[in-house]
Amino acid sequence: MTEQYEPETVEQEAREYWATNRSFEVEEETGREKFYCLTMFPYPSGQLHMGHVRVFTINDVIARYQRMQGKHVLQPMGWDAFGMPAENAAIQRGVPPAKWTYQNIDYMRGQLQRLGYGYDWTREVTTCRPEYYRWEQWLFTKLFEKRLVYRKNSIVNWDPVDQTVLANEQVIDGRGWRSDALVERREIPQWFMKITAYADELLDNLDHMDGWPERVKTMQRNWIGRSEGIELSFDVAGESEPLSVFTTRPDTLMGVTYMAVAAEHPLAQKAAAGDTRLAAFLEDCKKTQAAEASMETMEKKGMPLGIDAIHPISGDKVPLWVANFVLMGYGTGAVMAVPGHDQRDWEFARKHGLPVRQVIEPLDGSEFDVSTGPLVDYGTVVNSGELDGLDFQQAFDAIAARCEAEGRGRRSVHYRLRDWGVSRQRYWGAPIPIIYCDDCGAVPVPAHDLPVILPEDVEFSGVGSPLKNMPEFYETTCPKCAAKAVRETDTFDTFVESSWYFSRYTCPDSAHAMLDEREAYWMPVDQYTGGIEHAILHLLYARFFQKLMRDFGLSSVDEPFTNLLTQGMVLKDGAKMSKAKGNTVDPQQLIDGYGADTVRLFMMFAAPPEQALEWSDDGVQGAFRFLKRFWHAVQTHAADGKGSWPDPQSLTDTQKDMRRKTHQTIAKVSDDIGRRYTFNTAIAAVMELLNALHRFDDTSQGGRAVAREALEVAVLLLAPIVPHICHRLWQVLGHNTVPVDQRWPVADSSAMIQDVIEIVVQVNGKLRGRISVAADADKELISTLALEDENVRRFIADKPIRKTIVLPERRLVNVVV
RNA sequence: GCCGGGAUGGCGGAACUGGUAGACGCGCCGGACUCAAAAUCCGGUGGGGUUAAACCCGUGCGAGUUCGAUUCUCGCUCCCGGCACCA
Repeated sequence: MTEQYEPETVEQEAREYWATNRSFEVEEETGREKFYCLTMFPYPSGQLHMGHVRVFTINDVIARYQRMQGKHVLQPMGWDAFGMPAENAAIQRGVPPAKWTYQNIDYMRGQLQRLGYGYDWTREVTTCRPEYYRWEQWLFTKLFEKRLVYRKNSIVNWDPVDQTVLANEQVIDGRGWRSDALVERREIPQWFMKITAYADELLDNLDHMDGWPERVKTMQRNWIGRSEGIELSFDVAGESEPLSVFTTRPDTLMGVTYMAVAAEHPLAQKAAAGDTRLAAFLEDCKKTQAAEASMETMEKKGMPLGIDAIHPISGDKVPLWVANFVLMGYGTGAVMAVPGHDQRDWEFARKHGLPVRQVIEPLDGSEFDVSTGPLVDYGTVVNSGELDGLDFQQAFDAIAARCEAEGRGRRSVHYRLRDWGVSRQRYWGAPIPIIYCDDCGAVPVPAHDLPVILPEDVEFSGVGSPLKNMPEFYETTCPKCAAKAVRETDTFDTFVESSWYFSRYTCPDSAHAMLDEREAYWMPVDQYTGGIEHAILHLLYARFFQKLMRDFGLSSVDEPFTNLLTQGMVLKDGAKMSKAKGNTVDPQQLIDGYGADTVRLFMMFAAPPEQALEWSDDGVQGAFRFLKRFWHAVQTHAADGKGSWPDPQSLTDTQKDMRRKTHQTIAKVSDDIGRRYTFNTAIAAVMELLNALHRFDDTSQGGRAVAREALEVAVLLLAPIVPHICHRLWQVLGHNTVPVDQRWPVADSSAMIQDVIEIVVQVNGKLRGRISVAADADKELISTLALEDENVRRFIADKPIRKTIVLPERRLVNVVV
């Protein structure tokens, strides 16, 4: 009788070994190749969900595989600990956010340990601790000095009942998600980080980031939204100031038939002063702009301002309109309208009876009628005087040169990307280290006064930020003039913490600097794994911070994440698992029932990592069943005694076949895990190996040696995925070492050589027969044998053979008749 | 609307460079063990066809390139994700 597979004891034993031996704690070792393997750190919401288990397992498999490759692997873990759920819990349950957060962290840390992830817990980072956030406060004050942060008024969603600012997602049908109060748009001063100063580098580097998925790069490119054009000014009759517009299509300049400005534009505001209908229209625009979702389909509304601009080339009068499709926040808040060659301008012109002029014709010279719709594509300039006949680029250059010469415009680049507003009118976040003095204005907190500590013992009423009711927090003195002053009570957006935590893992205990020399050893992150939902914001902000830290001399790394893997969602019944849908599966119950290895195995086997994973209770059963068979196979083999290592010289053909399968599996699994990240096919390959071994059933001395090799290989190949069971089975096979310290097996090419190969024979591309030939048979012999096959001959019959394609390396012959 | 990804058995998925479609797992069917059930083990499992084979059909739809197409090209349909009045 062999021992039963009892995951609980097996897993506990492995965990204790790793903990006692500090298996995953690493120090810098200059000269040794490092591998920094990281997942996006979790928010400590209370307990792990399946999405966590999936992403952490993927990363752990990669980390353990790289370790067995001989790399010096760092895999840390930490907590994105600031955020709104802690405040909600405080309001609902009366627990202070800090306490709630730390309790959750303790529980979830235990869950992560139970899952067997190989983390270096000595490097744990918790972002709500002052020793962490003090450094982003410090960096902020440095950015202040370099004018990379600034304060300006901007509009927020204000909940008048809860006295708080709401994120867009918290506004439901124009009402606060909790208070149900009508949300107001308020303009309040907020701090911004100048990410736009790095827009070009953030965009250009993407071209060289080969380790990132194409779709993430595309999303970032679109988000940054660089467009090249010309900023030029139109004189306005009766105004001293000209009207400046940005256009990417200066080649259509002679097609301008009107101009349009945003409702908030000064010219519109001015014109509305003496016109109540216009004023009412502007008010209307402001309201409707809140509902941004329907922008695209929104009717093109507008009113004439009764003012004319002067066309800079023709000198014609061009009427000025206010239009709801012009955005104050992009470009100059005003556009030159070319209805003949722009969709929106065309629709607007149609609606309001404005003229449409054609100034571009298709490149092939074909007829185009702009009265039926705009010609938006690039073409040849027509009806434009001396510009006629030019293509897009020539016309662009000609207009740019002329505007620059006349001092009425210049080439310019605009971005869709906006500066990053980091102020949050929230309690549970890192305080923004600024002091407001009546005389000195906004003054950064000096380095020796940092950190500005967030008080953790607070009363939560649910209305407004508690900091605003804490004079002991906000009453202070000006660092410059020592006069009475008040502290900023806003806190940082939590994306600030997650923008640099990956660097802090390299030196989490550094008390005298944000980062120290250890950063240079570990950074950049070699493998970063996380959800696609962070494709834009987190990954863009983190890249931005990396450049800031580089430019402050804290790092020499340009890009923080060399390879990025974005894992798919975990679905059940075709929908994403979520509490709201009530279709969640609690990982803890599964771990308790089957053990961590079964959960890990199922997660990795059910789908490739980037794809959505459909949850299946039966699939979990199947994973458990496989582990039991695996356990049983090793135990029975070991129970029969130790046995020797195979001697290649004295093996029978079936033993050679078995041994070939073993080494083919090594090659396949190495490629699947190391290069392709297709863990599902890697597992399938090991399953095949064990199935083959089961059929092999050879108890001779040579047979046992071959079987033993196969089992040892299987244990090592599965060790990254199901580390606990492999830890034990490695001992069962008689080793006094442990898999985490073993080197990854290497496929023996001599074992993979085949004396006889099977070749498939096709007739006209359809499979008609198989032949066995010596591996070194020449094409002629293969061809002859193929044509002798009975079934092949039946299909050739008396038809003449036109061609015979013989591909020994593909193991294929195709006879064309 | 634009950009990106996808569609393969009853289900999850495999086929990596154009070369044996459906690996591996789940489910299902049959059998063994059992008083019985569970667990476990053995066999089968794309559709049609055959005693068995041969064979025919088959990778969303329609064309094309090729000796050969799930894979490449063109045109559609549907699904998923992102962006969306960006001048």
